[in-house]
This record gives sequence, structure tokens and C-alpha cells, in this order.
Amino acid sequence: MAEPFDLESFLPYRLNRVTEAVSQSFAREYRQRFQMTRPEWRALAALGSVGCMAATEIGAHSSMHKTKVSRAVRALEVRRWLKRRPNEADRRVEHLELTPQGYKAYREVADLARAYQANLDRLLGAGAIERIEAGLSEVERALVNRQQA
Amino acid sequence: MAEPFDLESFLPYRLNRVTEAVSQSFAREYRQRFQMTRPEWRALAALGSVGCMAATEIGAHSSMHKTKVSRAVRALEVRRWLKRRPNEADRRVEHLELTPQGYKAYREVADLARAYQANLDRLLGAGAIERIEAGLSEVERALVNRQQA
DNA sequence: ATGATATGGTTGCAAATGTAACCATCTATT
DNA sequence: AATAGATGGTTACATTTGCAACCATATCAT
Repeated sequence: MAEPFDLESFLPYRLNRVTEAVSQSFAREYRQRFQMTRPEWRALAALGSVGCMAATEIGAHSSMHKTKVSRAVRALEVRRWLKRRPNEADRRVEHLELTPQGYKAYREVADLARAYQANLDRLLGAGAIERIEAGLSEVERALVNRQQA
Repeated sequence: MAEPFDLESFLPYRLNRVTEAVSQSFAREYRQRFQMTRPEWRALAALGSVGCMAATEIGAHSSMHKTKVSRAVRALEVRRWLKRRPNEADRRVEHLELTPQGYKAYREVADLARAYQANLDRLLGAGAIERIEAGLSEVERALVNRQQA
């Protein structure tokens, strides 16, 4: 058990460090320009990209706690970027959908995101992002299996 | 400009989602067992693995805000897992070093971490973690270049 | 040397977050 | 049908976080 432990190759630590750095550098781009918090951006992005969703689905899609989602959704609603529609099949659920203004905002932030990623892509070289994301997908798959163990 | 935007392949979003999931699944392992918060674990890990460091260095090493570091360090100090040593060359700086009990705690959590990673490694298959981490390192390098732009 | 600016670190305060409890509705068991 | 969980979602409250302001010390320009 005297194996060495190398923090530099411990995945949760590495992921946290990189994600924090990347997230903050991108957050700066939309925070000032759109007065949007991170959960708000993530909920908007999920809705804009996937389409109509329930709050729980947004949480699952973005790994956000349900209270975080609840508050982000409320904030988007207050801005009239999102409207709720009752689900007749299951009246606990609310369908959430972006308004036209919501889509407009979404497209604007998506432009920022595209530019950000293009820049990163240039710095990283061809195929790098794809390779990383393939790895991330594997991890997500593994995590699912792990839950059951 | 009508390029599509695919959230699923937007790196900050993907990183956030995976990291949140991984982090939480590992945090469960030490939270109950050691009553340790995430920042505390990260500061302890940095100190145990790198050795004596200043608070600012811990922050740089782990992408943590300086107030987060300050509070985590205080918490570790209260548990007698860490002691501060003045730096004579620059009296603003404090050298932070784990006590013997601190190292003991570090080794115990490191065991957990090793087990966690071994498990993940088994689920992912040979070389997967290394490949992912190589990608993360590239991103970190790119971010540094990006700051200057 | 002296003042201006930068850096390491802490703290007050407001804002963001998670936990637990809650309401409403749905599903399963009887 | 009636009752006992489960699930979607919100909210009160306590904890955690980040920003800004601050203190102390160091560095730089003059």
C-alpha cells in the first residue's frame, strides 16, 4: 500500500483545476456582456440547444442541483427569456421553453461560445478537442456503471 | 454566421458537467469519513503532495480563489494538520506545512483517492486516463497562451 | 530616502449554494 | 378505492462563496 500517490495524475483533481480555469475564462466573456450567472447560462444553453425540457432534465443534462436549476429558471423567466407550459400528462412537470427573445439571447451567447471554442481550437491544434471530449464521454459512461456498483 | 452551435461539443460545458459528476462522486467518499470539505481536501492534497507551499501557490496549483484557500488553510490549522512558518525573506508570505498528523490524514485520503482512481481505471480500460490527462494538459497550456492574447 | 504601486493574506458583507422540509401530483400495493 | 411511497418542483434556513476593502510588507521610480 506504499504505492506513491501522484496528485498530478489524479483525475478529479485535474478535472477540477482545468474546469475551474476554463469556466472562469469563458464566464468573463458573458458575465459583463449579458449580466448572466453561470447557472443561468447553462440552463439557457441547454434549453436553446436541446429544445423544450423539464427542470429535472436540465439538471441531468448539466449536472446542476435541482435548486440551482429552479433558481436559474426563475431568473430566465423574469427576463422573459423563458415560459412555462403545463404538462397535461403529468401535472407536476412543467415544460420549459425559450421565448423568441430567449432564443435571441441564446444565439448571441452561442456566438460568444463558438468564438471562444474556435480560439481554443486554434491554440490546441487539429482534433485535440474531439479527443478530449471522447475521453470525457468515456468517463461519463464509466460513472454511470460505477453508480450501480 | 449561421453555423450550428452544438452544446454537446462545447468544451467548458462538457468539462463542467463531467467534473461536477466526478467531483461529487469522489467527495462522497471523504466527506462522511473525514468531515472534510472540497477546498480542505484540495489544500491538504496539494500540501501533502508538493510539500511546503505558500497560500498563493496552493491557489495557483488548484485553481482556487484566494479567500477559499485562506479559509481552508485556517480549517486545517485548527485541526492541527498544518502549521504556518514565517518566511524571513518576505514577511508577507507564510510557509505552510503539514504536521505529522496532517500527513497521516493525507495518506489516508490518498488511499481513498488511489482506490477511486483504480476503480475508474478498471472501468475505463488501459491508457484512457493518461490520454484524458494529456488532453487536459494541452488545454492548460493553451489557456496560459490565451491570457496574453 | 520617499512616495506610488504591487503583492500576500485576511475579513466584512452581500450573494450564491445545498440541505431538509415541504406541497402537489403520480404510481404501486393492497 | 385507499393508503404508502416516489417524483417534480419550490422555499426557509444555514453554510459557503466571492467581491471589495483592508493591513502589512515589498518593490519600483524618482
